[in-house]
Amino acid sequence: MGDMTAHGPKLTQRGQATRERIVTAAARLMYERGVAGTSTPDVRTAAGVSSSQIYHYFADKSALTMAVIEQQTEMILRRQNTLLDKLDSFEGLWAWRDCIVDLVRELGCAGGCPLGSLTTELADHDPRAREALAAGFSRWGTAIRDGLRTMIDLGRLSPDADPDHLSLAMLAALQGGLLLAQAQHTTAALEAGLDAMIERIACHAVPT
Amino acid sequence: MGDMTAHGPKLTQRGQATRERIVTAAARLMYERGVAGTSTPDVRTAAGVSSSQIYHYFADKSALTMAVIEQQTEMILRRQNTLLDKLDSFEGLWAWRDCIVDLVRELGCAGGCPLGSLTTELADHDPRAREALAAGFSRWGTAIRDGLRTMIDLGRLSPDADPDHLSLAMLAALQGGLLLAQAQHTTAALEAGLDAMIERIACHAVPT
DNA sequence: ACTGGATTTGACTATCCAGTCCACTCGCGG
DNA sequence: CCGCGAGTGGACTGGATAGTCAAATCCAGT
Repeated sequence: MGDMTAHGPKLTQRGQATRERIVTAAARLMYERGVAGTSTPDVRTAAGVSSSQIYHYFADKSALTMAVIEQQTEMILRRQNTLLDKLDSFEGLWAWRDCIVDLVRELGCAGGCPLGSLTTELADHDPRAREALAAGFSRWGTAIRDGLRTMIDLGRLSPDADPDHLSLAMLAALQGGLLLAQAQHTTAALEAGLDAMIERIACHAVPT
Repeated sequence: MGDMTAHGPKLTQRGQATRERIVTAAARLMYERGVAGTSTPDVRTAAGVSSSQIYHYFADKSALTMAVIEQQTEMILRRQNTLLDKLDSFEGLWAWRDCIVDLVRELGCAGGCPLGSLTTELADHDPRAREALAAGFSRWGTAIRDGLRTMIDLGRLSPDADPDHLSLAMLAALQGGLLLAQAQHTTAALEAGLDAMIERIACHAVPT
């Protein structure tokens, strides 16, 4: 389900490339300035296409925004793929934590989570966008949950631990930490949140 | 420090009232539609004032936004004042948790945190707004931290517990939980995040 | 009552934006 | 090599937006 864009006419290779250039440019701008702060002329210039191109590939700005949501979701999951796969041990959890903290620090604590920004701006008045964002978070949470489940299967974590509950909590700490990093220009809250959550999981650890 | 608005000329009682009406209307609209999504005509209509009134009390939209940030910070801390004061026991922590979850549920999981929304929209490109938001979060975190400190003083919590660390973590879980509630239309993540964090604190509990 | 500053009004400008339209070019299938 | 649909360029529209201005009105202190 949810293949892309429901674009009636065929797309040639060149068309596909242009479409992607538009989405990528829009994603960057919307991430930096927000959706409302990104005008179609801005996107036009950044993508190096002319005005009507955008409306040739997307019904309206809302459709473009949906494409941006999908692209950002894929980007996040692809970027974290390596680490997310290794979330089946405490070393893996800590490595994941360190990687996120380092990344945020490198970016000067700015930007926050692409999905998070889009959520605050769109969730309340664009139901379709909200669903897409929820789906994105759901996939993210599932990746974490699967790691925890594996830890239980491998006997590293007590069966008392609830992977669904804990993965949601972890995602919450991560999102909140990113938000606070943006406001306070420190990774302190992000680190505290992730640390506390991993330590909480460690409460269920099976001593080796 | 940071008294308000640096408004040169004197404000009569009537002027003060009008100014407040503008800020309140702007705060509601910016909460519902975002800052960029709120136009001055919108504010004008909602506050029942004429166009130039806004610019009589505020230098520009950015100054109005700053006033909104301050008002929202006060509002949050005032609204949670009762509960925040009782954060010095586990009963208090759980009551606070339940109250937040109930509130979010009543609001249909919409809206998120007023400070959180403003943060994602403003933090990266408006340094003064970012500082004001950071100060707001700081006051909020301090309230939580003081509760935890009291718990240590009262011997309910082990001195090993780090109130600074834990209060930041709690704030992160709260903010992230609110964000995820907005996206997923469930309080599941909010509950999971707060629960996990309180349970994490409970690890340091001193048995009675 | 009167005066001066605070307050209010509504029209006005210059800019910008989402979305449309039409003429033009490109390149693939036949 | 030709026709046709996909792709592209750029001008254009109708509406909205931030911010200004000069004139009218209110009200507190005298």
